[in-house]
Amino acid sequence: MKHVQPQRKDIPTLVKDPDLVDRRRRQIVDAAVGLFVRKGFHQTTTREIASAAGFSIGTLYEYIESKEDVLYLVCDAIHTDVETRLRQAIGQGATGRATLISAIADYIEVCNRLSDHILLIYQESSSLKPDSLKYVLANEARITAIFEDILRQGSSDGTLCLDGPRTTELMAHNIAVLGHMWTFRRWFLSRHFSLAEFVKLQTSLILSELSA
Amino acid sequence: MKHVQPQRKDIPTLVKDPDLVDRRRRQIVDAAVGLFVRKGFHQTTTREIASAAGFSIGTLYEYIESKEDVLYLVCDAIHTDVETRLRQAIGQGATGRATLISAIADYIEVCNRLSDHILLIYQESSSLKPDSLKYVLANEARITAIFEDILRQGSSDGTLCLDGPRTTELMAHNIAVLGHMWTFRRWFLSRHFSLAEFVKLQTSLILSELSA
DNA sequence: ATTATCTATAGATCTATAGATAATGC
DNA sequence: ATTATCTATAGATCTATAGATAATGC
Repeated sequence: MKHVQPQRKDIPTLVKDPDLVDRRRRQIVDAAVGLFVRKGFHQTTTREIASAAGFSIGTLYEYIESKEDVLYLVCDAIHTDVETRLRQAIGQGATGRATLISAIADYIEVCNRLSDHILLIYQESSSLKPDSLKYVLANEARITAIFEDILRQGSSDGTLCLDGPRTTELMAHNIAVLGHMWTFRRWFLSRHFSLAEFVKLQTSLILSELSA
Repeated sequence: MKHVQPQRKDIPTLVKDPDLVDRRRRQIVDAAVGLFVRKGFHQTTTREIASAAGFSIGTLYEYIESKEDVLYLVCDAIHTDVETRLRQAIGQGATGRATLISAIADYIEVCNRLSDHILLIYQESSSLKPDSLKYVLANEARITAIFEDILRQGSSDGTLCLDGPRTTELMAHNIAVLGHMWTFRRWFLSRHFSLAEFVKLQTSLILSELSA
């Protein structure tokens, strides 16, 4: 299953030194994430972003072309962060089934830690231009594909029982959504379940879908 | 299970005739939903709302106190709409199991038809003041409770096999999220599944969680 | 007389850029 | 000389309201 991976979008800059561009953009992202989480994208001014990043509004615009570029950088950074942490956390279990069980726990754990960031993507990614949105959605697809791979592994080693490729695909999405659900229904779920309980119950529900 | 149902929030108005207030607010909501879906809450101006509703900016402010009030009215109307349609669609099946199966199909169908509206709630409800947000979340809880009731019914007539009250609660949320998932992952899901296939596969996954 | 609606605008922003200044390397 | 940064502001909005006007019912 080969996906044509959309390249990360290039944002024009007036600054020549590429290292400096990287460094400054990291500052911009770090500053903006916090502000966007607290106040939302539209309520945050470009001045605030610049000053939280430690430079002036004029300098900010040397590294981006528009405010929306900042949102794109932030969304991209968040997905990269989730994916990196998830790949680090997932050990190679003895069986596909074992890998799946630990992957679900790790993933929901990561989502829990980054829940503000995940909410941010749900809330603000629609403010991206269609062009940028495409890249952000591709990031999400890549995370989902991680679960698809694990499911396929379990299917081929016989420890997980799957109906076919369509079910596999759908279940990968269901699992990806589980982690998000913990963030956007937290107002309810966390009043009734601890994170550990949530993981345990959801895992056993998923596993019951994967028994012959 | 008694929930203390938060009252719908009262928005002050300068107009005396209550029928007129209702009528005008319906106009406001109808106009605003379309604009918010198309441009988002923050990109929509109060002038646009007023003019789409068919009156002037001055008149608009006779019926609301702030732009955020319009968002509250819109979110509340959407949830009311979803709940009404869902309750209409759900027939009383012979068994809890039969009711559940048709309820899932009906619910996802409703979500599909109102998907723009559901996305709107995901994206913009965070712009509500904490106070208004509470009411909107209570609406969501009420919809989830519909599924909880059906599951409990199936459990007591022996056609569905549930672990306990906690699993019941969690599964009701999972089902509620299924419908939303179809809206916020449509960019991916609809490329691979028809609505009918989605319903069929998800239903069979849910049922496999409910077998002894 | 009272209620509903409209016009006009105060007052407050906010994005993005132009032009001036400081820092760096030849 | 070139690159990076800053200050100051043009230009464009947008929300919410005050005060004027039109419509309604006694």
